[in-house]
Amino acid sequence: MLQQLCQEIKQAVAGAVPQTDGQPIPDIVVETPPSVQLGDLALPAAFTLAKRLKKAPKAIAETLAEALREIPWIDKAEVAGAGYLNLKLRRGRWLTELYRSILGGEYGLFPGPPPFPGKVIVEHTNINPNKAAHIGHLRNAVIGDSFVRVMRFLGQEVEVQNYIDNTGVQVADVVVGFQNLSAITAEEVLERRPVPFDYYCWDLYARTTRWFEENPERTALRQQALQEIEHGTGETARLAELVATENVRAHLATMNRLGIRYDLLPRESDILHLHFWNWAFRQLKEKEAIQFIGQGKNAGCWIMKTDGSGPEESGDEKVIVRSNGTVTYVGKDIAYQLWKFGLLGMDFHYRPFQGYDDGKPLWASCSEPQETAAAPSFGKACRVYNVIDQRQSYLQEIVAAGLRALGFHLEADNSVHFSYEMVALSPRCCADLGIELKEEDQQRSYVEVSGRKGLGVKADDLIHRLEQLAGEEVRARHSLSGEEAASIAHRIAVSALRYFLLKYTRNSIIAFDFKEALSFEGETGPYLQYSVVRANNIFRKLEEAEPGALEEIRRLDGGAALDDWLQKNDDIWEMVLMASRLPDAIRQALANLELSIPARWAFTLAQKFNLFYHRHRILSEKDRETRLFLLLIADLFRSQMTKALELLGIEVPDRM
RNA sequence: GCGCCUGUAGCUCAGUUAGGAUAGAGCGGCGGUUUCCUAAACCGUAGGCCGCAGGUUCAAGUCCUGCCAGGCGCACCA
Repeated sequence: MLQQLCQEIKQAVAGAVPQTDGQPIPDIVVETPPSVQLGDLALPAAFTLAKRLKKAPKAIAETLAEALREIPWIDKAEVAGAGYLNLKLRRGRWLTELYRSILGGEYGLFPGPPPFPGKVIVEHTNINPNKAAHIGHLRNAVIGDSFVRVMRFLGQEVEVQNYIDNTGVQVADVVVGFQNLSAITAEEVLERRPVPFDYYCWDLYARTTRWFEENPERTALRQQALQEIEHGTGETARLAELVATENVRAHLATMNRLGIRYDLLPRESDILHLHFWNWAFRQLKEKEAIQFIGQGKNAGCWIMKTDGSGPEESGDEKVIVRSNGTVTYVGKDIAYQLWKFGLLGMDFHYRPFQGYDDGKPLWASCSEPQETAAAPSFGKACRVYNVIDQRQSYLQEIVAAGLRALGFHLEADNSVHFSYEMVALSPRCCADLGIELKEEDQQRSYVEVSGRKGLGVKADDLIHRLEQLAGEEVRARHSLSGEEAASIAHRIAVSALRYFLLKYTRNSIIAFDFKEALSFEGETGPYLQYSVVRANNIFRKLEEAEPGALEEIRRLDGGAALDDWLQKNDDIWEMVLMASRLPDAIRQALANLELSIPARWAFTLAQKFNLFYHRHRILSEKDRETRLFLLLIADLFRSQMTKALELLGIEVPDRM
C-alpha cells in the first residue's frame, strides 16, 4: 500500500514541478517524520529542488502541498520547518484498506509480478558431510531459508538446493580416521549409537586432524583416500559414501527441527562421475577463457586470468586445472554454476532421497538413470543466489568471472553471492565449553569456530539446551501435559534461535554467547511470539464468551467514527501505520539481502502492540464502539505479525 | 604489499545502500507497575568528542580524502 502511495506522490511531485531545463526530476525521497504529530510521511524534496528552481524551499513546498492534497489517501499536506512537507493520511481509510487486504491474504502487499521472470535457485547450508552441524552452519541455513520464504511470499518461484561435497578432503579425513584411529567401525557406530553418528564424526575429525599434525607424512593416506573416493569404487569409496550420507541425514534432521527444507541435494560425486567438468572444460578452452601455462610457478596448469592481463604476462591468475590434470574446487564450481543456469549442456539423474512430513519429496542427484517416478525439472534458473560466508567472496568472484569469460554476461550478473559474516565464539562462551584458549586468543573479542579443531557449538546441543530452558519456563507458568509443554518449548526454542541469527545485519560478526542466545526477554524471538499469544488470548476469551463476535468485527465498517477515533489516538494509529509496512520491510529484505530488516520491523511492531495492550483493557472496555475498534486493531496486529513471523520461520504457540 | 569489511551508550547492536528535523533499541544499573485480555510484559531514570583530522553541502553518524585501530581474503585446500 505504502509503495503504491509513494508512486502516486512521486508522480504528483513530478507533475507539479515546472520543466524548466528538461532535466529529469531528482529522486523524490519519502521518509518518516521524527514524530507522528508532525505527520505520517515527510518529503524533503523542496530542499533538493530549491537550487534548481531558484526559489525558497518553503514556497516550493507550498506548491507541492497543493498538488499532493489531490491524492485520495492524503488528508493533510503541511509545510514545516525550513521547507519540510509533511503528509497526513486519511487514517480510517488507510486502516480499512489494510484490514481488508490482510483478510484477503495479501497483508498490504499489492499483487504484482514476481521479482524475477523465471525460476530462482537459492543454494544454502552446504555443510561438509563429515561432522555434526554447528552454530555457524545454522546462520547460513536460517538466513537462506528465511530468504526463500520472503521470495516465495513475493510470488517468486524458488528452488532450494543444498550442495553435498561428498568427495572432498574433509570426508576423506574422517574416512582415514575410521580406518586408522577409531576403535569401532562406522557400522558399529550406527548400530550401537554410543553417540549420534555426526557427533562421533565431529570428534573423530578433530582427532584425525591432530594425528596428521603429529606426523605430516600420514597425510599421504588422505591423498590415497581422496583418489579412491573420487574413483568411486572399492572399500574406501563405500565407507566415504556411508559417512557422507549418514552425516547428510543428520544435517537434514537438524535443519528440519528448525523448519528448514530443501528441494534438491546436488552431490559432488555425481558432478565427477557424470563428467560435468569435461563439458565445462571444453567450453572454457574453446572460448579461451582459460590458458595452459608452459613455465613459471604454475607450469603445467590451466589457469584463468583474474586481472585482465594477456596470456604471456604474469598477473593475478587462478589455477583451474592442476599440473597433475585434476580440477580444482573453483573449476567444479564453475561447472555447477553453468548447470544451474542450464548452460552446461547436460543434466544429473535424480532419485528421491527422503520425504518430508508434509508429503513433499527431497530429491538427490545421482549418476545412473532411475526407474522411479519422474523428477521435476531442476536447474535452468534465471537467477542464482549462493548463500556462502564472506570469506569465500574471492572464489565467488572467480566463478562469476568464469561465466563472463564464456560470454554469459547476463548469467554472471545474475549470479549473486549472498554473503554474510561468520559466527564466532565469545571468550566467555569458550570458557563455558571448557575450551582453553591460547594467550593471544584471550585478548580477542571472539574466536573463530573450527570444525577441524572440534572447536564450536553443535547445532543439536544448542537446540536441546534451548528446548530444556523453554520447557522449564513453560512448566513454571502452566500445568500442561508433557507432550503439549514440549511442543510449545520447541516452538519457543526455534524462535529464540532463528531470531538471534537474523537480528544482526549480515556483515556483522556474531560473537556467540550462551547468555544472549538463550535469552527469551527483550529483543528476542519469544518476545515477538508472546505479543501474538497475548492478542490470541483476547480472541480465545472473546469466542468463549461471545461466539461469532470475531465475524462481526471483520464485517465492521468503521466509517467516519473510526477515522475520528484514530485521529484521537496517535499511538494506535502509529501501530497501524507500522503494521502496513510489512511489504516494504519484505521488499527491502530482498533488495538488500538483509533479513534483519523484517526481523527488526517485527520487533518494533511487537513493542508498539505491547504498549497498546498495556494501555487498553480491551475485553472490559465499556463503550461498545471503542471495544469493537480495539478488537479490530488487535486482530489486525496478530494477523500481520503471524505472517511476518512465518516468513522468519517462527511459529506461534497456543500459549506461553 | 593488494582487495574487502568493521569502528556509534558499560556490553551487544540498529541507523550509512538513497545526506534532512531532537542519534535509537536490547542487555546490564537504579527506581517503580500484577484483585489480570497483562510481568517471556510495561513505565521512569542515568549513560554518547557517532575512531581521529580535513573537505563537500543550506544540512554529515551517513558522501569524499587522509590517518589510526581491529578483522577477513589474496593455495596446484574446499
